[in-house]
Amino acid sequence: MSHAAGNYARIFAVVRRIPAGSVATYGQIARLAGLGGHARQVGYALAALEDDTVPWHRVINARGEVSPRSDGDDHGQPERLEREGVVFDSRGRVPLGEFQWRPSPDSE
DNA sequence: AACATGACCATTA
DNA sequence: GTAATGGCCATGT
Repeated sequence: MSHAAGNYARIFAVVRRIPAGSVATYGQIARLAGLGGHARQVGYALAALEDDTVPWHRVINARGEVSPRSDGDDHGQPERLEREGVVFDSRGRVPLGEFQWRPSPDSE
């Protein structure tokens, strides 16, 4: 482990933990990955992502909507989420209060 | 090294 | 509810 780019692995590891049917926000991922406050880096890491084993489509912004990307293409993110049970409202946003991922309450 | 851009977030008005 | 501001960091030119 080591160093550089290590942050990316951390972010991917957390994203992989998101269960199907749930969504997580960039800030939430950053916080869980130990990068609290660096939400931007999470988005940047996912942008450079090329691994299909990472459910990047389950990561959305704090507004509950799919963030518009520079490519202008959502890569079918909303479609994938609906396919897993996630629902969008009339405004095209997901009710975080219902679908936001809740980390395993290990020590609870 | 400096500058500009980017799948962001929280606070304040 | 919307609008504007500051912050924080990686990458490419």
